[in-house]
Amino acid sequence: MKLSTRTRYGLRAILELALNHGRGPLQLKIIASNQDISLKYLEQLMATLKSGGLVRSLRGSKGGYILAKAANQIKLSDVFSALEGPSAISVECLDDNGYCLRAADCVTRQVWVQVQEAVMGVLESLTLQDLVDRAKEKGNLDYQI
Amino acid sequence: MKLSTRTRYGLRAILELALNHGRGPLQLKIIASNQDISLKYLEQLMATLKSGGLVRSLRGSKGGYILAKAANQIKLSDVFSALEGPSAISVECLDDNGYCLRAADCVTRQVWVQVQEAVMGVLESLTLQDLVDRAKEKGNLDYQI
DNA sequence: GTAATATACTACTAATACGGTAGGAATACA
DNA sequence: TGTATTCCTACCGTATTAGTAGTATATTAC
Repeated sequence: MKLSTRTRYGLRAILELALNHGRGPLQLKIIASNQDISLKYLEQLMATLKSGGLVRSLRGSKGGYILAKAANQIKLSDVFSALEGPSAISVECLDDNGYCLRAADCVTRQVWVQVQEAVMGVLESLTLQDLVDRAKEKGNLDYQI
Repeated sequence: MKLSTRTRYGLRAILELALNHGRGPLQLKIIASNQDISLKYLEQLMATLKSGGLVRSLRGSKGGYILAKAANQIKLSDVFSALEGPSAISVECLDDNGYCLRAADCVTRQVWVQVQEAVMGVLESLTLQDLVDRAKEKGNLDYQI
């Protein structure tokens, strides 16, 4: 069960936007450089976050990306779902009722339900603002400098 | 973040052994047939569980597999680790200290730590015996019939 | 209106992991 | 000796991941 770099990079990128909040759009090349991610790859990740309604873009010179909502309105589960897909652990019988006839009685399925809920519980309990606060506590105020 | 069929099949297989406890060795062909898993693939999964010390094998005619310990001594985290690897979500900076210099201050890393702990928390709280009990409650006493 | 800058879109690609299949060797029982 | 079973190792096709590449389009600055 591997967490994709997609999701790890994506979270770091959107966190940069949150840290930059109020200073206008942030360009991907800045994020790419700070986070040491390929610009072209980052473009794709941000496109995903944009279509998920989490960020907004401004094209052209002096353009860039900003958060689409306040940082405390963006749960990590939203970021995760946009990047990783709706299901935290991707087990077919969890998402597709009717995939397995024995689902109702299946005790192993029940385990995966518990695992999935545990993961989502953590991610739903945290917002980008929580991460901003934690970063500030650590004096990690501004990646851009 | 996808849970592999390896782990899902493996858990179902070892649960069969737990349900069969006290009746002598259970052959893989029985499990393969009950669970609709390729025998050859199952052989590999069981080899993994065996090298993890969770099951024991008896070769030759009338051979098969049995649990290496009592069902209440086998935590699901043991099964999971044997099949899926030691790290629940496989994030390099979690396992390899020194992988990233900023690890100590990294707030996104901290998120993945929380997620990992949540997953392991669930799996460590359950043993095979718990699943046996649940299966019995559901009247799912014996897959072999 | 032109140049520079930035995102948008689409296609391609290399590497890896997943989910098996296959064949035969070794062991145990009858 | 024959049959049943695990054991071991190699192979293989497919899908996914993690990018790279090129061009189009929009916006600002001058």
